[in-house]
Amino acid sequence: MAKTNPDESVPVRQRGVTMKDVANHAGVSRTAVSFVLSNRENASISEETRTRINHAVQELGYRPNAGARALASRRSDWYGIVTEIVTAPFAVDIIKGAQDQAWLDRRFLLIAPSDQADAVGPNEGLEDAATEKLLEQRVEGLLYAATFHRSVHVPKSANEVPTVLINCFDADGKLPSIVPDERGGGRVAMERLLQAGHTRIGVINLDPDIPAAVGRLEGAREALAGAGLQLDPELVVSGYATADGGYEATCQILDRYPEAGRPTALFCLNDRMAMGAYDAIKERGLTIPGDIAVIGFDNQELIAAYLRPKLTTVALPFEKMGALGVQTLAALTAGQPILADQQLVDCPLLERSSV
Amino acid sequence: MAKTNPDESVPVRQRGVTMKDVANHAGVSRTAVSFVLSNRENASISEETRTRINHAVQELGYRPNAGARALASRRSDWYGIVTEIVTAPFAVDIIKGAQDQAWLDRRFLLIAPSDQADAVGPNEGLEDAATEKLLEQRVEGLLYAATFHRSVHVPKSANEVPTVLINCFDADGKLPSIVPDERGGGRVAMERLLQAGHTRIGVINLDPDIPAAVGRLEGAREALAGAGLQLDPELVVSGYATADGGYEATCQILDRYPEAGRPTALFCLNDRMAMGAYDAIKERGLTIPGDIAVIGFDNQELIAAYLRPKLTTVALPFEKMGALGVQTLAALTAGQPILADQQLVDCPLLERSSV
DNA sequence: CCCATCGGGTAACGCGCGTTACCAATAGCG
DNA sequence: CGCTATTGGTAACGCGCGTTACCCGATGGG
Repeated sequence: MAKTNPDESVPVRQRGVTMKDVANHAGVSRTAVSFVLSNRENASISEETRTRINHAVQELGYRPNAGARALASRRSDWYGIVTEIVTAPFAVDIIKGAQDQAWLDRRFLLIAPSDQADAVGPNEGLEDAATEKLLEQRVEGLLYAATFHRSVHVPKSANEVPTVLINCFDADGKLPSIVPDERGGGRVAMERLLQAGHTRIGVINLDPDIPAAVGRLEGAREALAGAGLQLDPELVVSGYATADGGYEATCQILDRYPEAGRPTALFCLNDRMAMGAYDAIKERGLTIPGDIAVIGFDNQELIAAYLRPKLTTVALPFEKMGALGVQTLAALTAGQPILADQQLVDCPLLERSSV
Repeated sequence: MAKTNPDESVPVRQRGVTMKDVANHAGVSRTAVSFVLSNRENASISEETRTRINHAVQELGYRPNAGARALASRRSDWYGIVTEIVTAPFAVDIIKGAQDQAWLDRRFLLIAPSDQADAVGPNEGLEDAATEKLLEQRVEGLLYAATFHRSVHVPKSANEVPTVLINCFDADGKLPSIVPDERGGGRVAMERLLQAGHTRIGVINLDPDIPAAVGRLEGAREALAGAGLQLDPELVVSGYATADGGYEATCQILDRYPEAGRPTALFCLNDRMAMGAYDAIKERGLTIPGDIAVIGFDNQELIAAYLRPKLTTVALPFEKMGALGVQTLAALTAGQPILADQQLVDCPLLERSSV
């Protein structure tokens, strides 16, 4: 014996208009409403009742319940992204790119932090917790975004849904990833300096072991080789990836040579170091780009666009990588093949005034 | 007549272990599992079956379905935030603060952009769409975050759930909001300069009409008044809120006076302008803070922490505002009273090396 | 010995919706 | 005229779970 629903006598609810309400108001069955709202091709609903239903939807201000829809249809419209928001000056751009693309696809991006302060134990555990939480939400795909280009391990549970790595790559080499074309970026930067007529070019290097440094330098060498030149090891100085590091490295290079042998251009492997380089150059009474041209890397807007003169630099395509990550995920969840396991994204040259 | 469920004969599913599976595996009813998992006080379950159930959960790798749970319990664990991610250099910090706080509360933050590129028509319509989408997800509360302190209109539908404004305030004055204490920040900045012995202080002002400028200047006046001084209108110069604007405004002030009458300190109403001020000062062969002390506002990390010398500035507490927004929302959704309609958040002084 | 209580647990309903099976009334066809 | 399609729609099931009402056996008190 079915219990009587006490709500049955109150057809119009205060909050939360449901499909049933719409059906009653339009004098049709709930199924008809469902068919109209999900306007399926093979549904046989007369044009007249269709408009009657649509009117009812309008009048009642019906709003579908995404959760219930997900439950019934077993599809969720959600992707999850695990990232270190905290320590990320620009992980944010990845999120933005992914978010925007997801929004275009009428999907939501659930963000889970992998660097939460209340975490106990090593960071690994935290990523696990974040991943777990996202899977509880039944996300259809996962994105892992790193704040700098590197190799990572992802939690095992990530295997349960399609997963794409952004700005990092799988240490085990199994998952598809989206990374910047560091080498292409290094090449284009160096080519720009060559094109401006420079032949004696200093390089302010990062930690030589990280993928960014390796790729960018390789690209620089390629460009030089294309011009029949090669990189003078003496002109490559490494330092901390900060303004101070760049300042000191630049001082080293500038003070080592008499005016004649001094490089006429500097390729700084990131913008923060370029910022320090500016100071070192200006302190010595030299002008940019007159005496020394400077080119950076990363395009950290707040630095590059506000330095004086504005810094010519190579952009890291964070937004694009985020968007491409979502697109790749969409392809994977749709069962389509993806182009490549590792997709390189162009690092475009941004002309400003320092070359 | 009930249809037979074809899955019934296949108790162990590939994907998606449900409570029913756990119940079967533990030899109890699904209700018992539910009771144990939501460990309610008044449930009468023996310690033994409780552990048996927990074991089954472990063994099967059961993961609750958040969507179904939300549907059944009519509570959603989600807040929504509407913001302009695109144009936001630091809206991101608001998101981070809110995100972290939400995560601590075991809730998710759904982010909807209010500045999507594909939008047709005015921005208003876009915020509506974003809000609508969030309400479809049955968020329990809404946050609206602006990229700079200002007055806003929120979509009508926001009234359906608790709503809090961050870094902006309701033009109609009805919704609670979280904003920076601009006046307190202006006061603390000026007090710092006074404490360092300066009495002739220049002000590089923003557009004088925006809330930030009004509040900060007011605070500056208060500080001066506290020292028996008052603001010399001639030393207040407005400019565009950019490095170039700051450069030009600073040039004006510096070149207007002979060395004697020149201000010995500058209060720049934002860091970008301070960046330009640095250039103007250095160009004239003056040192910071030796000849001229500089204090900024906003604490844009990439600028303030990397300028040489590092910029002493007043921080805009974006993260804190984001967190407080979520806390306020939590109070509202729990039906608790909130402290005030408009909550001011401290803007703390960050000592670096430019004063 | 009978009834009330209590610990330990279960059956059943409903959340809002997608979806499949089915049904009534017409239209088409030979 | 009888038989099948077709049109227009509905009843009913299940998604996975929270929750309420209820049930059964073991006590315990009078």
